[in-house]
Amino acid sequence: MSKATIKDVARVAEVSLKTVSRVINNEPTVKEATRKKVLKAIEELRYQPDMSARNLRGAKSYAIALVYDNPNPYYVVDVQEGVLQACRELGYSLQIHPCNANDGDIVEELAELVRNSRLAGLVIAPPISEDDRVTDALHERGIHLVRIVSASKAPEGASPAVYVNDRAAAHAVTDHLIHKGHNNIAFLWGEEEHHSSGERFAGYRAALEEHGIPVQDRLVIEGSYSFDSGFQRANALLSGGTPPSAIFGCNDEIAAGALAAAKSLGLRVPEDVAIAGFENSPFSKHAQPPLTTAAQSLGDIAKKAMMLLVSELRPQAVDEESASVRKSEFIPELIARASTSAEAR
Amino acid sequence: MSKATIKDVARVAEVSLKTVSRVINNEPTVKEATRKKVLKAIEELRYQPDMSARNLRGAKSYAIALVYDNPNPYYVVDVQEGVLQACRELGYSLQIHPCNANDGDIVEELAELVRNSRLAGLVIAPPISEDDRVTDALHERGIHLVRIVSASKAPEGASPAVYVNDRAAAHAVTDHLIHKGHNNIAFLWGEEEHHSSGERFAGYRAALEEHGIPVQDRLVIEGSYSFDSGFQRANALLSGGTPPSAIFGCNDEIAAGALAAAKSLGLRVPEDVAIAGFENSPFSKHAQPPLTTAAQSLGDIAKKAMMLLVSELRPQAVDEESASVRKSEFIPELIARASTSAEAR
DNA sequence: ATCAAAAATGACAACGTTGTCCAACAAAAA
DNA sequence: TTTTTGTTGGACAACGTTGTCATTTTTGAT
Repeated sequence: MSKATIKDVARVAEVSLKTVSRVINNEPTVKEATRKKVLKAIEELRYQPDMSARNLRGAKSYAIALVYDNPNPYYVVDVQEGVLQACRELGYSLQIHPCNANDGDIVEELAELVRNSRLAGLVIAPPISEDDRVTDALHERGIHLVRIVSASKAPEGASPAVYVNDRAAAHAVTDHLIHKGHNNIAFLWGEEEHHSSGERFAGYRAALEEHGIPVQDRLVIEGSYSFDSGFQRANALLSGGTPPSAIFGCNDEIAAGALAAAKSLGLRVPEDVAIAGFENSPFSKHAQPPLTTAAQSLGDIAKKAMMLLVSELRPQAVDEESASVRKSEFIPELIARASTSAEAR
Repeated sequence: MSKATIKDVARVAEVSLKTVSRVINNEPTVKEATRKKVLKAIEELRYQPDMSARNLRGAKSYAIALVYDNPNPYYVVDVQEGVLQACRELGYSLQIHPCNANDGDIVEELAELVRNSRLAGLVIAPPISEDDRVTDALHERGIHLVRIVSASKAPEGASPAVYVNDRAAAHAVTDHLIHKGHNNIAFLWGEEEHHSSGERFAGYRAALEEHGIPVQDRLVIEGSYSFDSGFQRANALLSGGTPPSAIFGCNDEIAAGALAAAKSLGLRVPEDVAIAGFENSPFSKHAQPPLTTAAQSLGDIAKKAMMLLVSELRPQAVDEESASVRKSEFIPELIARASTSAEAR
């Protein structure tokens, strides 16, 4: 049983090759009756267009790449699955492109990738998506792309973007801690070059200021998105003078590290110190006690990003309303768990 | 700057199109001088063959898919990166295919994938790779594939395979515990349908028997590869009568769960109970204390798998010795950490 | 009915590559 | 020298699809 081609469909539907092609590509100039006949034949033969041939012939292509330089496998596979699902629905093929942003000329690398693989466009994940030098340079070269970024308002820029409002979510997490009676809340940063860190800090600061609580520099500490970094910073804070009554880690790994530090100092969580994270990773669920965190549906975010890219590439392929949309917002949701369930002392 | 084609190379090298094609495909009937000229032109123009055109024209194709149904993102991304690297070196393109093995007819799904995407072959990861019904059915349909499986000796079967000797590694882990003076070692299974569980148990049993220690049924407990499953089983064991002095979890998540259970019961690790895991995932590094485990280099394993597949597909493309090899063994290495560092009471 | 304009359809070439087949050439044998 | 054999290079078609443009059919206004 070999693959059905347009030719077979044309024969069955009793029309020409070109007409079948038109139906497949949703071109408007096909009579309704003809379209029906063709669709029936396609259905019957279980025809699926050949990607190689399509990409080879047309100015258009039906392949995109997902570009990322992200150390978090949970993040990566979720984004992959979201984009992949959208690709299937829209008839695109997906090429994954893990890369090292600091390793050589990333712009050149991606431009070459697009040329050599005849890509229609790129979906770019953080942190690469947040480097305007990179995205602007790609845009200048006529490369279509969509960015997934952390931002509190619609990002400016020539290319469409899905922005994740980490600031609002961090605000909610901080509010939650404040309502539990905490006013001595430490904030542990992630890598500075990830926008998400800055955004989450901004949300933290805004929530404190809203409640008239001063931001104490000694409680705001830089570091990286890792367990060890969380452990060390929390250890220093908690074993020093006037320790905080709550710690907000910029992600769940940091928070898990902080939790381990608290435990190793014999402190009870949440009674002696409350701990909150961000991202709703398995670290947060498996911790003892489970960590309060904020959840983002990465699958949906990635899927939406792909949709935006396609509405840029082929406006006629998506419904009218979505055709002109070039940005979309997601706000992670607070998930309150046991690690913050006690009232502050 | 548009893409260089064979035509350009031919013009620069002053030969015909076909000659360039021959050089690219390593056909033997090209004079050395001519080959040099062509290679120089290719270099100069930074020519790379067009995948779409190649796949479209030839009986051969240069695309493969990585098939997996694995819940562990760390596992997945490591395998992806290994296969991807091999793909780049060998001039293949990679399509990822996460799927649900129990969801519909997986054989039909994969066969259709191969047909529709003109794939040259499949790299199949566990547990799908370990279901002979699936791999045999695919092989019968003439689909080339390579399996990554857990096995203690070269797996039989029509298709090539990389086998990971979990049994030997689990033997080493158990030996390590025995040498620390433990003779009351519990074993916590993972999912039964993963061969790795059975293999690891076999290694555990063999090591005990070798030292004349009887296997106690009450210490061997079924469950799943998850933190919660590890927690519950360890909790039951440790709070019951005659608790084990050591627990060997079938993977690091189980071990991390067991560690949490021990701590929640006020037991010290490793003084009161030793705990070992398997896989060297971040869970094992971040635990307090860090977990003894066994490390497998998934990247290397995946890369080797891809090599085997290609030597099956195009024997002439790889060097002679490797052309006939159809299997390869990896043995994970023991990594002793603090969670087993004390002598048994 | 008639004709122009518009809509729908079809014929053909082209995308970049490889497979088939044949021609040109050199080396070895007669 | 001529013939045979083996080696190397080239012309052409084909893969499945879409872009261009020509042709046919339908529509609408007279």
